This record gives sequence, C-alpha cells and structure tokens, in this order.
Amino acid sequence: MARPRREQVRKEIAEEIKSVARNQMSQYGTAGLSLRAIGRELNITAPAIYNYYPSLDDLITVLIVDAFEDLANSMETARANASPANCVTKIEAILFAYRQWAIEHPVDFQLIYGNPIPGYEAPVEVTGPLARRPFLGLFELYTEALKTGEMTLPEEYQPAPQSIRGYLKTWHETSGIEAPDELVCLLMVGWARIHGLVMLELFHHLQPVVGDVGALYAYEIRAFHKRLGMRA
Amino acid sequence: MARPRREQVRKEIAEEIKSVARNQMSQYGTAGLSLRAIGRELNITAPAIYNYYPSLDDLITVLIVDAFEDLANSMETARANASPANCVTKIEAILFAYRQWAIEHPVDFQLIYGNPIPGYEAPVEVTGPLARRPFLGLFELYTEALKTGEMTLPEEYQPAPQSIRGYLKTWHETSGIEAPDELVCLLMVGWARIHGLVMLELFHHLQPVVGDVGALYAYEIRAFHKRLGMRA
DNA sequence: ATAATAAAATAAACACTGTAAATTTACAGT
DNA sequence: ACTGTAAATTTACAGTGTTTATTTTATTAT
Repeated sequence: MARPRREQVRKEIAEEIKSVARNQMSQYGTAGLSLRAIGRELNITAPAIYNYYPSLDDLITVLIVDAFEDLANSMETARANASPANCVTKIEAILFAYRQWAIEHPVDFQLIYGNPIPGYEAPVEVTGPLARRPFLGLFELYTEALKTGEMTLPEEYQPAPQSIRGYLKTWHETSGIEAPDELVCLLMVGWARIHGLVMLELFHHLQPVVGDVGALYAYEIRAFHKRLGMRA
Repeated sequence: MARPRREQVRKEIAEEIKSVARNQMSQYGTAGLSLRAIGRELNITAPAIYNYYPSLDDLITVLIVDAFEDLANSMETARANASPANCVTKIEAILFAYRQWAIEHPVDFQLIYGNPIPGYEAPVEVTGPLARRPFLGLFELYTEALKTGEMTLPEEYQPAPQSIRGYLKTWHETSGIEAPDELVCLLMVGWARIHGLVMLELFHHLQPVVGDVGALYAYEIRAFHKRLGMRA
C-alpha cells in the first residue's frame, strides 16, 4: 500500500541540505561545494542526499532559483518601502537594493551572474523567466516616468542602433512589453552600468582606486537620473 | 659539477603545459582544469608537471599573468593602429579592443575579472600592477583630452563625492597619477559601463533582449563621448 | 666509450571528490 | 507480528591534487 509520505519531514531535510549547501558555497565559492562535505556536516552519508536531490546539478539549480527569487524580493520590498512620492525615489531604492543584495550575498550573485560552474548546465526554461523578474518593476517605473514626462531621453542616446531596432520589433511581440526602442536600450546600458560597478566591487577592482565604492555607485545613479531630467 | 640546465627544452615544455592548460580551461571553465588531464594530453604523468610548476596554483598564476598581458597588448596595438587624428578615435579603438578580446578569450576574461577559483588565492604583489596596465593608455588619453579641451566634464558628474575626494588625496601620491577627482571618478564609472556590458554579454544576458550586443556597446561608448563633447 | 651525476620522469600512496548499485534499517498499514 | 516501501548505509568505481620514494634518462667529465 502506498503509505502517505512524510512530506513534512522530507521538505525539512531538503531545506536543511540546501541551507548547508548555501553555507558551504559562501565559504568555498560556487564551484566548491561537495556532497560529502554536506553529508559530514549533517551526520549523513553523501549518497543519502540523492534521496532529496537527484544530483548535484539539481541542488545547484534550486540554489539558483532561490537566489533569483531572493534578489527579486529584496528589490520589490525596497520599492514598497520607498517613499511613494515619485518614480525616481522608488527606482533608486530598487537600484540600491541590487548592490546591497550583491554585497550581502556575493556568492549567490556569482552563482546567478558569474562564471558558469564547470560541469553544470542551467535549465534555460526555468532560469530564463526568473532572470527577468528582478527587473520587471524597474521597467514599469521607467516606462511610467517617460509617459508622465518625469523623464526624457537624452539626445546622445538617439536614435537607437538600426540593428537593435530591427530586433526589438519581434521582441516586443514575444515579451509583451511595450516601450520605445530608445528606452529599452537605455535600460539595458543602465543595467550594465550598475552591474559593472557591482562586479568590479565584488572582486575588489574599485576599492584600491576610489575607496568608497558605495559613494561611486550613488554618484553614477544620481548622475544618470539627473541626465534624464529626474529629480528626487 | 653543476651542469648547465637544458633551459631551452625546459622552457618549451613549460610553455606546452601552459598551452594545454589554457586549451582545457577554455573547454571546461576556469575551475575545470586538471593536472592529470593535462598529463594525459601530453602523454605525461601528472606529477611530472610539478617539475615545471610547483603547484596547480602557480600554473593558474602564470595563466593570469599571460591573460593580463595579452589583454594589455591587444589594447595597446589597437591604439597604435588607430588613426592618430585625435584622442577620441584612439580611445574608441582601445575600448572596442577590450570587448573584442573578451569575446575572443572568454575564459581568460573570466579568469581575470570573474569568480575566484575555489582554492586559489592570487598573489596581489604580482597581480595588482598587472591589473592596472591595460588602462594606463586610456588614462593618459582622457587626461590629455581634458587638458586640450577636446573633452569637458558634464555637470551631472560634478562635484565628485566627498568621501572619494578625501581618498583620492592619498591615492594621487601613491599612484603618481595626476588627474582631477572628477576625471578619476568618470573613468571608473566609464570602465564599469563597458565592463558591465561585456560581462552581461559573455553570460548571454543581453542577447535575448537587444540581439546585436556589439551595436549596443558602440552606442553606449558613442553616447558617452558625445556627452563629453568629443567628436570623432 | 665509460662512469658519474643531476635532472626529470614514474609508480605508489593518501585523502579527497561525485555517483551507481546492492544491501540493510526503520517504520507505517494491515 | 508481518509486509512493503522509503530511506539510509555500505561498497565500489573512476576521477582529482599532491607527496614520497624510486627509477629512468640525459648530459658532462674523465
């Protein structure tokens, strides 16, 4: 007879394994986690973990999913907690949350945006949509700011490159997002700006030069928004 | 009697090992190279490699050194081959070389600017100065452009943050580089911009959105220089 | 040519790793 | 108590970096 599984216990143990894995990864890097080491810490043999995750890769996948969701949640709560006066304050709260999360979870950030793990291949059908989620709010807010006139497109970003305009024609249909080509481009280079700053900070390429990287981050964001005509 | 070592042969073999290592790394990622696999490919046992590199870490270090130098050389030859008409053409040639090199040597780029390798700790005394080299030419050119009036500092980037200005006071003495604080900051955020674009491109985060990432890269650089008042 | 010698390669061993298969243990339902 | 199954363990295999001791190889001096 099919006995009712102890789903509760199962879930707890799976969660415990994930937690230990996350902890070990934060110590030894994304490529440095080991089933046997996890087992040792839990007083469990390594093969026992296979009852909860079919392979090391599956464990990595759930870690990635968790990381994406955690990042998205952090950005969304930052938006919710921001003063609702205007778009720019909410946007800046989200952007600061991006860096803050990366600093507080450097290995999770590497897991999401850094080098691929040697043997591992991410399942794109699950990882693709997740990767977009953290930025949906930003897209929404910038689009709104453009519509209300709170923001204007600087002349040096006009027009968008021909090849990209052509590509975006089909992209608009598949993604369902409606926005001027120049805005899409601007948001992409905007993302690259903060992403580059965070990446360089995480691997200590900026500290020796500017000292206070947080100040540089705020400086770049404020300059960006000033250029777009947005005022806090 | 101390017999003269076969330095020539030694060097050749060491080079061969390095070459195979680089090749394997490009296949299996920065964390995926194996002494035993290198040995197999060279019909050599793994411990034999220890005669040429004291450990795997030392091998990684020379790969990093090589990568830094190769990147710097690519950027310098790009500058040399550019039309010497004005600063901006040379600068843009260098910046395009940065991306080009990253695309042609993605794993070397990850080795330099990506996740740290699990057990490996880079020797800062050798890796530090090397990390600056690729950008010395850029620093020089932008400084010159500012001096000749070919470039101006946009108002949204003035003034530089207080904390960074304080830090730069000591930095100018140790680095020997003389430049306005705002220029240093602008170059750092400028680096972050192209670095972020390259990083996102390398891990395929931009292609699904804009299609032609190269066009986006040129677009961002041209907009940057347009904003600085520089004309090609 | 031969003997001496140092360099370089190997073999063996150690402590690890992920994973597969077989086996034992523990427990819920009858 | 018995049975069926979930979940753990044991065992094994093929791989990893590295150390040690040993052997082979190559070169130089006689």
